[in-house]
Amino acid sequence: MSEDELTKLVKTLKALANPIRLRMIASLAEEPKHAYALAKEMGLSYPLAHLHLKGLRKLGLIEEITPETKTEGRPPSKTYSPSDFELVLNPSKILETVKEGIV
Amino acid sequence: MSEDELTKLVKTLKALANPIRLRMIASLAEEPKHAYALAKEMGLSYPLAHLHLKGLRKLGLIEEITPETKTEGRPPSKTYSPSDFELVLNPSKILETVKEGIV
DNA sequence: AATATATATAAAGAATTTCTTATATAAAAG
DNA sequence: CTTTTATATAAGAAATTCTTTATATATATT
Repeated sequence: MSEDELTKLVKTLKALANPIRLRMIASLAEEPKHAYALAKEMGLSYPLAHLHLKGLRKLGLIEEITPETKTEGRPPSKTYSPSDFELVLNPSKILETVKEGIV
Repeated sequence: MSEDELTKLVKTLKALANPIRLRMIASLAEEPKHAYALAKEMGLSYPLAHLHLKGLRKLGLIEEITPETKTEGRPPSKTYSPSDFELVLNPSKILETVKEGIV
């Protein structure tokens, strides 16, 4: 059930096509943090933040990092950071993606 | 009512986050054509094709071109071609976009 | 012990997007 | 003059996405 490139691209674009998710990536780019702190900072309910983060993580746009410097003595918390992704899109790239496999 | 960069980016990403619209751009990149021909080629109803094209045109992702070589003697028809856009997106760019205006 | 921090998920409702059907117009070809 | 090519839009249905509310669990601080 290997997914084609076009489907994958559409999923990635959908994940990015949302102001909350973009602001999440921006915030985590400034400083990695965990879901709860991010939710509070952004004025979102935790379940909503969790849902958006889940979507971003699923597509590999953010990842869990193991912070060497534990912020406090408090233990279980997943710290998120943006993945080092780069998306470049122009008409030729789109044509290539749509035509994949036919090669 | 000038729209901020983040809103504009989200709109562009939404416009691109759809398989039909991506295939449209790909098809027009291979060869510019008008809406009716594109709809037939892609197996879409004309109203649906028109709707998607309208969205792409509104965001400047495709444009009407005036073809020097009229395909046939048939006159009124808008020929579409992808605009020469390039979207580059990575965590830093997203951070910049989210932070616009604060500069 | 109670409160704040922290995670996770499901269910229901709200909002948005997508798609079809219908309608209208007009010119060229057969 | 009927069919094919061509454009444009509106209304409603269908599907998807987004958001809230509720529930459950567990540790740390006060």
